[in-house]
Amino acid sequence: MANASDISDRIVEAVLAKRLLPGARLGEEQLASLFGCSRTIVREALNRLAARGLVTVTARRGWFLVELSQSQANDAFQARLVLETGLIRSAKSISPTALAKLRAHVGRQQVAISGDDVGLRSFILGDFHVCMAECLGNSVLADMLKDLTARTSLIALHYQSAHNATRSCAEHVQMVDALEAGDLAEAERLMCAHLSTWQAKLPMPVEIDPLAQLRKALQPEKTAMVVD
Amino acid sequence: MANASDISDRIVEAVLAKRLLPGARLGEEQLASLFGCSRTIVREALNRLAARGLVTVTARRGWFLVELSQSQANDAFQARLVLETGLIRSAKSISPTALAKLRAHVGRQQVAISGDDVGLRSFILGDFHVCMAECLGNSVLADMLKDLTARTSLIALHYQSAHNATRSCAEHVQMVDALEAGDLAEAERLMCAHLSTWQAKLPMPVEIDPLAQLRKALQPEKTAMVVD
DNA sequence: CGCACAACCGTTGTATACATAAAGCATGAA
DNA sequence: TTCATGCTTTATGTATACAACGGTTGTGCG
Repeated sequence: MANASDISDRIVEAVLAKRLLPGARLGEEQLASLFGCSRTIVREALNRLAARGLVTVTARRGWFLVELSQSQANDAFQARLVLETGLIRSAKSISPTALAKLRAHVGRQQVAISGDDVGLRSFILGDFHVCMAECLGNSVLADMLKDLTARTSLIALHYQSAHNATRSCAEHVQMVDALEAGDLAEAERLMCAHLSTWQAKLPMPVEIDPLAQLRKALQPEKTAMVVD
Repeated sequence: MANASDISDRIVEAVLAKRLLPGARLGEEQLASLFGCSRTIVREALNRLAARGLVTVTARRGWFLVELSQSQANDAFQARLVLETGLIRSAKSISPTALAKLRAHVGRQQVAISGDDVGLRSFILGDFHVCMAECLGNSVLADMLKDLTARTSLIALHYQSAHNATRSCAEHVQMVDALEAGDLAEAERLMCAHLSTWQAKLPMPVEIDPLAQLRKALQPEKTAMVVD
């Protein structure tokens, strides 16, 4: 029997590990039976997640993981950029303890990349940013970033290859190096480049036309007309 | 009969207008009878506010508006600094419509300062920052800032004089001027100075004495002793 | 007079029953 | 065949009953 925090934590974990995708349905009754508690507890968890911008409820239809529009996805990445670079900029110093923690985290990332658990890999790579925020000492910004990483992980990026993971981790190492050298400006620059890489992968053209996707799919096939 | 959003909105409003102070008790039953609904709805509202960091619940004791420690207060102000300067920095341009909205808002601030409603004054001055965030176009950062302004307004600053309000508003005007001139760097600098002013007022003597409030309230009334 | 203990009271914690509305399905007529 | 209409199903929305725990207050003993 679980409490609301357990449930919401598990859902967030699943999101970060890409075991739950945007738009996934979260039925109250299903969760209740899954966690062995009543709908009351489930609703408490879902309400809290809703306040954090991770799920939405449509009346008498159900609870669903949010599906961010392109502009919302852009805003979310931009927000991460602002938060994480600001976090570094406003950091005064970084303790040896925190550095050790970051080094250990990077080690775990490398282990995860070697392994074949794609979910774990996604989770760990994302968690590095939260870990860094916590190490930089502002718990308020760290909490906000925690929600934001979950939200950005709800943006369906098309490819999450091992190559990208390796590159991400290498960039994480560079950041920790810069922090250790006390070069906060360099760390900030690296973070900016790191996040911009991801943001650049977002589908850029803003589709105003709601029929665009359908229209594109149903347009006459020129080749077919020629061939046939 | 109200729904959960109404209740939480009203609570946030009251916080922003300083009608509810840090540590204020929010009894489920009281709110339920006040809003003419059952505890279920009230709990939904309170749970959402808890996820946003505005209230806390201690088991079987009650719900209370958060009381931020000094370091938490510092973190919250630092977070605002990061968010609001980042918001300006990442803004590409500002539309004439948005500028008009900001100008109108400044006008309302001046009206509120002239009036004698201290709550309205606090509310409006704080709301300017949210309005600005919305005008700068990133809804994610704007939402985060909305919560953050509520949290920072839960920090009991000792003086909120008309003089400070006038100065704040003047600084708001300067910021809008800079935005209109397209000088985002200047706007960012002004915002940084503006927020730093408030933050500088923070490190007030930490009250270790838990009886301080009661002691102050119950101290003998000198005038009464003289008159009687 | 002081302290320990016990009963009470008030508050939140949780489950459950029932209300309600939307979506899907079947049925019927045009 | 197609569309409209009403029923059924299934989900969430809301209220309420009761449980459980902590603080407070009252009481009796040392």
